[in-house]
Amino acid sequence: MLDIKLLQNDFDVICEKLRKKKVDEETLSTLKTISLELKTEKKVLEELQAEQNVKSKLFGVYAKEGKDINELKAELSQNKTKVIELNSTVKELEDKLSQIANTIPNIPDDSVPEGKSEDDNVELDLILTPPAFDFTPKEHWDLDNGWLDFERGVKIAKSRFTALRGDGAKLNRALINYMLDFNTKRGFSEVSVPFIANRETLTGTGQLPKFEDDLFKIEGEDLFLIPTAEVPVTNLFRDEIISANELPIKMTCYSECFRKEAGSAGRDTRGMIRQHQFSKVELVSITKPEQSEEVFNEMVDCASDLLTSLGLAHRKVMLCGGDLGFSAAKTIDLEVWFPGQDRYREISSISNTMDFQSRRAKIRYKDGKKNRLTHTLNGSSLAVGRTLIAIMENYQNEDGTIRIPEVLKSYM
RNA sequence: GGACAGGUGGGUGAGUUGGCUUAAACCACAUCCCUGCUAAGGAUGCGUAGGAGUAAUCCUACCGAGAGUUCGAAUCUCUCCCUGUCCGCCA
Repeated sequence: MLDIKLLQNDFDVICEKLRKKKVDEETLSTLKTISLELKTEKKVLEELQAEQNVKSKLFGVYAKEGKDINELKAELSQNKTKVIELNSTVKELEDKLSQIANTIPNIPDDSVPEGKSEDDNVELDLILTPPAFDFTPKEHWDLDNGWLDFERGVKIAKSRFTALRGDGAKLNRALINYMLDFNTKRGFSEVSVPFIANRETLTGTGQLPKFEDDLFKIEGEDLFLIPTAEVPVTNLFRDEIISANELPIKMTCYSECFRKEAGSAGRDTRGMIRQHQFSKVELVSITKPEQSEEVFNEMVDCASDLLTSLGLAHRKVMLCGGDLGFSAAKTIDLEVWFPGQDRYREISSISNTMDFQSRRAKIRYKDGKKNRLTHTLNGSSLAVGRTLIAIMENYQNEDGTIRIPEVLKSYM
């Protein structure tokens, strides 16, 4: 959530920065007005409550001493009416405030380039060169080796679900294990969490209330399938005050991810690029503010080195303001080379949300006597499904067979 | 799913005839003092959030969540959530 105090004190600066994320000034101005109104109303309310408390106590004393209490009682009743009235005003304002504030995205970091869409993202680095083929490499859905069973996946659920078979299924599992081991060696401790999360959890990381349409909801319950392990793993520390010497906390987690892909009808309908369910190994860190930049770079390196170890050519891309996700202040995507498609496609996305999620989820740490908000970071180690098909396309032979990358052989 | 018992600061745990409770006490933790060596003792501080003030400090809210009764609720009423135990079911 946006820091309301910042909005009150540096309105113009915040407006300017949020322009990158297409938040109009009017909304922010409304928010500021409400917040200031709330502040003054609350003050009056508190004064009334203080008066009420003092007099109520007096009432008790008078009653015990047998003094006349009728006048005092009348006064208290009258005051009480005012308190109730003002209280509901304050509550209304608070509701309105959080309603608006919850839908305002994070402020982009100063290092984020201007831009409207992914076309304006900035390439930072190219790692490894795409493999050369002496035949025309196929797209993964044309590699008919029995690994990917699209028809039966659809039969079980619906479109955008795929079944894996034989070595395809095995490779998927091998990749998960390999990634977790790789990340653990880099200092990320493994966690395993529920794949279903409640409303509070999803609100903490920013998926709710704005993006409910993108989530699979459990019928009859206020529960959702997680769209990424970022959600449960970050929320592990929701409503907690962490002692400073425990930070940074660096975690890695395998999960299945479930996304409705609302609004992407017609995109990537073939193959396994865009699925309603996919495996992913995630990195999540919770840090002191001054640590987050360093940990962010560690996470980017971790994912990039993982791709390198698999021999997959990729590039690092800095997302522009327009392409930045709701909670992110800064994001670097890793895009892997797909020879069949003859282009780079996103396979990992690492974000620093600064204190945005921490403020929503109330994740704090003790800094001496004071409690401060932590920074939270998340990023795909790699999306497993996309890694699988990237390996298929990059390691294909002319006869349609697929070589297994060296580092994975012991996992197969 | 059924029955019963519960949810109180980091932990244990009092407080439930509504009002000197300012949420006790103990443990843990922090700082200091005394002592002096695989230790022990003492003092002080020690929940969260918001607000006022240069500051000491003060005010407000919060005892699972929400609503209600009342001048006044941790305490009484209702709804919901969660936990424990037993039963049923089950990988």
